[in-house]
Amino acid sequence: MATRIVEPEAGPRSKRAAILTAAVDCFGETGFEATKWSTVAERVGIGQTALYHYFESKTHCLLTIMRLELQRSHDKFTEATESVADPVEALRAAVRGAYDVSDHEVLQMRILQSHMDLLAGPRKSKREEAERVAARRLVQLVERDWTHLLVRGMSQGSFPLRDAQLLGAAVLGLIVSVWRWYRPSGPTPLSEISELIEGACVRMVAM
Amino acid sequence: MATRIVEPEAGPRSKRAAILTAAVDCFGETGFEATKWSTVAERVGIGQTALYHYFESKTHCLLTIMRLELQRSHDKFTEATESVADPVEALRAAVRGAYDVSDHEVLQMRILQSHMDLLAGPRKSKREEAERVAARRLVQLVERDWTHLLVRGMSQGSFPLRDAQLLGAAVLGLIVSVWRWYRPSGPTPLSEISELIEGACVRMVAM
DNA sequence: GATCAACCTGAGCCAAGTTCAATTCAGTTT
DNA sequence: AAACTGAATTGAACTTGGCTCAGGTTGATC
Repeated sequence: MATRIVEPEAGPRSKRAAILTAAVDCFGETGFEATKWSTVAERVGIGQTALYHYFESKTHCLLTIMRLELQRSHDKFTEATESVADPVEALRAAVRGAYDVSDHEVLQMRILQSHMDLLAGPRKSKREEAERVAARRLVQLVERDWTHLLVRGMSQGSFPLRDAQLLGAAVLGLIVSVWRWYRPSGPTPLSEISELIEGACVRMVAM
Repeated sequence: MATRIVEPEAGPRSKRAAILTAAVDCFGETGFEATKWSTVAERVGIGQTALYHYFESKTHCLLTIMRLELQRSHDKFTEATESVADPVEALRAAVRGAYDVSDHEVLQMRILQSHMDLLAGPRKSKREEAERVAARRLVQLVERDWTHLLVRGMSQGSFPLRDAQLLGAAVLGLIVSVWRWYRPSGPTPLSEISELIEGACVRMVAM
């Protein structure tokens, strides 16, 4: 149980990583449906059919990107909060961690948020379904991360008692909603967004 | 300017409304990409090509649904807040209004939220582009609705001074994030969600 | 230098959205 | 009632883009 997907061994001339990078760029900028699978191949410098050596389908590649990003989010939450005892400070650290991302990771978050619904229904093919299940598990882990933080704060008396499940979903929803509209090239720097959301979360939860 | 799209007048045997209803059901349950355009036709009881008498494309139909829902949201905000002087109460009323929806409207919100990114880039065909531009304008109106409410509250001293633009986006993001996961058949009634979010918004904005 | 697995390709298949020319239908005119 | 009109509908064919297949190339290893 709790099986983390084993990344396929990267042979020395494997283009898997290059494909993932190119796909994140394309899917992130142009959108998944709007980008032609062949464009990704072109950008990597291989024929479109070569893609199928690494991914079963365009969707399989998308699901892989989503799983990797979820894994990163989960790890980041753990890293940001593990050494912080005070719930309010842990919450602040978690929010700051959520916005401490590179431009490339911004794209990955955007892709992830835009296709969450894919994780709902089952997939036909084996490998797609494996990625979907792994991603779903990670979604639950991330939700649990936030909910647990709230539960901890409530039982410690730092936060007023409320439905932690629901409030956790709300906090998470608030945080990730930013990825729908934020653009690194836009007028508002991420640091400013991070600060405002951090404050908003604390008020939402701790008051 | 400020051109509201004129709905094509419905001849007595027009199936336009029936198509929109069927499409909302299909797109909302199954997802836009996953539903075959021909399935919508089937459900209405016409051949797939007949759809093109009413909509230029599957996407044109989607954009129309989105525009109509945005119009509804904007109207609802106005209706809910216009007679409420106190900013805190107006905020509460606006949130309650946002969740005062039928099951069918839940689907429409879900569709809208899942395809906001469509409004970003321009469309190739005339009628699609017209719907897109109209929808974009409505998005701005809705954003302005919420931002203005915050500005009003801030200048009246009901809310502490903060970046109203950013905070407005956050509030709106929090509210609509619910539509990604809420299901009428789910364990949590919408009334409960509405109350929790209402409180959260007030704390976010007024404290 | 033979072998084997990883890696890659051109040709072509297929599903789903779309176009188009032709037809039916309901109501209006003469 | 016959002729006409525009809205509504259709079957057949076209287009696009993801995907399959059968086979070819590369390079590490023995």
